Amino acid sequence: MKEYCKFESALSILVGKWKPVILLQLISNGTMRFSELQKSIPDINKKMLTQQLRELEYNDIVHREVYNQVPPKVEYSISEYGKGLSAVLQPLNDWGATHIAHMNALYGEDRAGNESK
Amino acid sequence: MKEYCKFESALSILVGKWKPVILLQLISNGTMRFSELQKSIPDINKKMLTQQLRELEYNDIVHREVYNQVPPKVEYSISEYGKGLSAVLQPLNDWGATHIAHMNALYGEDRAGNESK
DNA sequence: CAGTATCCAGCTGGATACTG
DNA sequence: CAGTATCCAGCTGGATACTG
Repeated sequence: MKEYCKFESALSILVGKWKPVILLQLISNGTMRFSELQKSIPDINKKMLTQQLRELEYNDIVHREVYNQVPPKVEYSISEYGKGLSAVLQPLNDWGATHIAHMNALYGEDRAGNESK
Repeated sequence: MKEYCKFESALSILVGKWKPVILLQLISNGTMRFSELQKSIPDINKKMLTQQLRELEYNDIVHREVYNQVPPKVEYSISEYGKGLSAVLQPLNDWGATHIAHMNALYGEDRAGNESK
């Protein structure tokens, strides 16, 4: 196993256009229903939300709880194992803030964020 | 500025098929010439190597030193600022190793790495 | 409510040939 | 040696319509 394989393994969890936002939502709000997640991320559509959640579930980061009732109810939350990832994400998030500032200092406010999210 | 913007900012540095490998090479070997990098990453081609290095340079992670001579000589290294990122990468790398083991435990050795790097 | 199916545009990466 | 230019295949994300 090559060294960078570990990086890839960790990165593969985070890569995907909506995964960071989804993770952030679940980390700060705890358990959320599918529709709550959708409301909290206005620009996402059902297909993408489902897809990204399934990938996070496959990697055991997110837990999916299905209530067998009509109308259906499905709740998502960070799994026990997934909480280990949250800890790793914190320094990354902090560094991200630093980096935005650094880019602003180098290139100016306008060009740094690229899309001003 | 939304919260996940920080994540995106940090992730954008790492995303790109060859960036983790390039970073790892420069971190462990220090200063390297373009051709040395190319030799150390057999499957990469010049276009990709150039492109990824330019992006890392734009983000001030990698320093590019051009020696004005014939034949040309260009050396790459992690910038002072970039060293701050290396520290953040370490926990990510460690977690990556954990995650590979976790996936192996869940799904078995064969399906975990997907391509056995 | 919580999805799935289909189809398509745009971006990313790669093969190949050329250059100061 | 250290690149640039061109062109194209495949993957990722998104719009839209349908469903148990």
